[in-house]
Amino acid sequence: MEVKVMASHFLPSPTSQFSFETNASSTQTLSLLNRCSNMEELKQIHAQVFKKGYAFDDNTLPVRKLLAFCSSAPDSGSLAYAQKVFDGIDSPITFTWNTIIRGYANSTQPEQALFLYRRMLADSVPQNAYTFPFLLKACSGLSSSPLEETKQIHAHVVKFGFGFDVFSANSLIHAYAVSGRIKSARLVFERIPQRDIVSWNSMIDGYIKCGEMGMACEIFKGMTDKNVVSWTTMISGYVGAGMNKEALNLYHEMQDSGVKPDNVALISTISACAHLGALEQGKWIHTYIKRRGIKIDPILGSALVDMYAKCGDMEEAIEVFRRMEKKGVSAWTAVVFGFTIHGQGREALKWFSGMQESGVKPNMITFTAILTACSYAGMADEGKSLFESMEKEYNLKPTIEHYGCMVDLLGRAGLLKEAKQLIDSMPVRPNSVIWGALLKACQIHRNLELGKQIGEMLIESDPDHSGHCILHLANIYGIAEEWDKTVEVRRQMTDQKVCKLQGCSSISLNGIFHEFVAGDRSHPQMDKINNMWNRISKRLKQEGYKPTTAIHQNSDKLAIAFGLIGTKPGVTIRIIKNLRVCEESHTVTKLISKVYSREIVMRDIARFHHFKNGKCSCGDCW
DNA sequence: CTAGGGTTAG
Repeated sequence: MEVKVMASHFLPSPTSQFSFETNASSTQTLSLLNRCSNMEELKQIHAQVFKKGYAFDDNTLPVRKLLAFCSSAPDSGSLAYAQKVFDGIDSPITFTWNTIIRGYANSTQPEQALFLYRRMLADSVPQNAYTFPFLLKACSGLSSSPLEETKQIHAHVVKFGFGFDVFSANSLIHAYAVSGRIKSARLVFERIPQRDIVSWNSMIDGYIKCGEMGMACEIFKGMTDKNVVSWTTMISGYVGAGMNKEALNLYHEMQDSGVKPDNVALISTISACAHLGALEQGKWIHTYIKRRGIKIDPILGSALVDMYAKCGDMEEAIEVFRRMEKKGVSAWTAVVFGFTIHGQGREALKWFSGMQESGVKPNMITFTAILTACSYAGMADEGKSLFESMEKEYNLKPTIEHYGCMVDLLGRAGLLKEAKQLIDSMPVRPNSVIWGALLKACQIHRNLELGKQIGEMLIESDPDHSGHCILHLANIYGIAEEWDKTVEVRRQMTDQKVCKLQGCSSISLNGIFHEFVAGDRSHPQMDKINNMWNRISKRLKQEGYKPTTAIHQNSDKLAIAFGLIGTKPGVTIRIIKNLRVCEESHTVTKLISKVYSREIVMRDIARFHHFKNGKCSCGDCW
């Protein structure tokens, strides 16, 4: 019987009858399916499958292929399509159930996989060794309380005789780790009769996910055969823990051990370079990529763009971007953010428009980047209208980060009342970042009344306000010359163990990182550095500037003095800081750039400062 | 079938 079905009406009624024959043309259809790359084509092929009438025997390859294709496609539309195909099958066999369960496990609605499993059990369809890894992947993807589900599936793994299956065990390790039960994960690991490399790597990843870097190291060191995944898991673990130097060291160890990095390893390492501001090391890796002819995928490309931008080399960032074959939203965002941190708001806006002209839609992160750009560049009106456009034009609901950007933007522009109104009208509860931004604005614009009012409200209502926030309050009391209040707030900070992060300024010379911490004299050339600083000090005094005691304890001065010693005249000095640059250091650096005719590029925790001829690119607003 | 990925900003 020939069934004529339009592509858009693919769903067979349950009463339809179909021939179960497999014939030569099914092979043809199969090859079509293999080449098929989008849903439209797929629907057309599907319609043909219907016409030929051999689609609904679960044992035919075309229908399995069809289902597998729909289930593995990333969008939810094709998964819905797969569900309809699945529903049209009379009594699906285990393989078919696994396919649709896998589809949901990898989707945004993994709970559907578990519902399907319940139906599978009700229909008495037996599980096989593939069923449990998919189900456990679904458990790992659950947004809330994955633990209960994981435990239940674990019980089934044992009950149905897969307790010694290494694939199921490895998946259990992962699922328990994601649920925060690292001890359970370890127990599963210990009981595997024949552990494979995935077992070990999953265990390392599990410890990292649970914040136990030390245990991860221990497992890693205990491995005899490490593959690229073992190394990369550790490298990205270090990056996630902010231990970027360790990450970079491990990358080199990996290469020394003869394991070749792949794209994932390179991405994590490039990210470490970006955090460190390690331009030379980053360039090295880029050269390695070119020499080995490694394909720059969208993520690797974005990582490179981001690295060059964060290391201060925007020209190269754009060069990499231009050469990228497929420029996704991440690559565009990396460029926009690059201009943001270099204080080039206009340029950021230009690229933001350019991105949309080439048909790429901005996402939440792009908006954080562009709103921050407006904030840094003092473009309040542009920022406000972009913020309003988020929901109206782009259908993106602003998150607390975007509100944070806006409070910062309004605050910098001196629009304190508007900033306060925005906070009051926010649909989410303001966090310490939001209040911190407003307090900082009160401090900058000397609106002490509002600052004190908010600060006191915070202390009363929110006992765990962060130190970051309360520091501004202490400053505000200082400006208001209310010394006993200042002392009181500072004492509270000590009580809450809010300690300021130690300032560190680093400079890279010939591929070696030199780190300077205020008051630390451990650098081998410390005598020379101090001599240099004394000379600088004298020159500054001649220019009419009197360095205060604060600057004598500053880590920037050590790095700059060292940079002046170690580089030839005319060479730009590049410094990376782990904190915001303080006002005094900023003033002094401007002056040094003029007196010594040196460009100094300083990256603080938030952005770049380009010092040249006594001026800074941030326009003294940061 | 199971393990490792970048872009906000703090």
